[in-house]
Amino acid sequence: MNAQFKKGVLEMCVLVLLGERDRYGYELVQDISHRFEISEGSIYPLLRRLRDEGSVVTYLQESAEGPARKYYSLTEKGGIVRDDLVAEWQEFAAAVNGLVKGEKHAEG
Amino acid sequence: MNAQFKKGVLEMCVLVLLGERDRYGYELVQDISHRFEISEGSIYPLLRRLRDEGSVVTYLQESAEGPARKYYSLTEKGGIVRDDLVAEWQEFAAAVNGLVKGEKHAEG
DNA sequence: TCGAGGTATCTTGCATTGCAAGATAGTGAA
DNA sequence: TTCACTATCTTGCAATGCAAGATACCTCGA
Repeated sequence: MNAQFKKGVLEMCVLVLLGERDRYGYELVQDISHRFEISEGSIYPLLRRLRDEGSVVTYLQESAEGPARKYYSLTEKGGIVRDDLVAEWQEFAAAVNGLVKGEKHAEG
Repeated sequence: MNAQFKKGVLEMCVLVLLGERDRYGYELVQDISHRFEISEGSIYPLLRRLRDEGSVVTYLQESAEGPARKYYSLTEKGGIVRDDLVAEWQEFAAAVNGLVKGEKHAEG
């Protein structure tokens, strides 16, 4: 899988999933991996950045199956960022698909 | 427009457009700009890389409207790269759209 | 007891790529 | 001669995904 395609999109995917419900990092890795290949080395630094930017907040929760899990929860600000990214993504993806399919572009 | 979304996709777009017909760099900038924002500083280094990799070949052609144009022509190898990228893109975009729409994923 | 494997988090350094900014130069019109 | 449009190219930066490795908890089987 082309790693370049994921740039920026991974952030959007994480915010969308956290908008559904709180999740912990390892869980995000697995959930996203069901859709497309992703590595832990991408998720953890991203989650840290999202927290630093105020898009998510975290809390620890004990687990019987291993070490404590760090859950991530979407903030109001994170919801706005998510909505902006999703809108941009959909517009961009539509433009690219139009180009690939050889459609004449409307604007310009 | 989120610059990250374009990573990798720009290469695919250039190869698709060159698959339709030969184009020169400035023309590619304008054609793609009709779909989404793009800058010359992205296109020219990309075209050089594609030539170095053997995906395109170039030839000069005089112009009455300005300096000579450098036309780019897709090679057979470039066509294969294009097809691979398009297939990967479509699979990836479908996976992302499914995630954004909250659809249950089929595989896994 | 010891090791393996699954769970769970984190860091470092690298590779890739789009972009801003600037340089260069031909053409034609004001 | 000055401006705008056409046309190409380079340099250095910023952003982000990833490989690789470290740490540590838990359970199960040999």
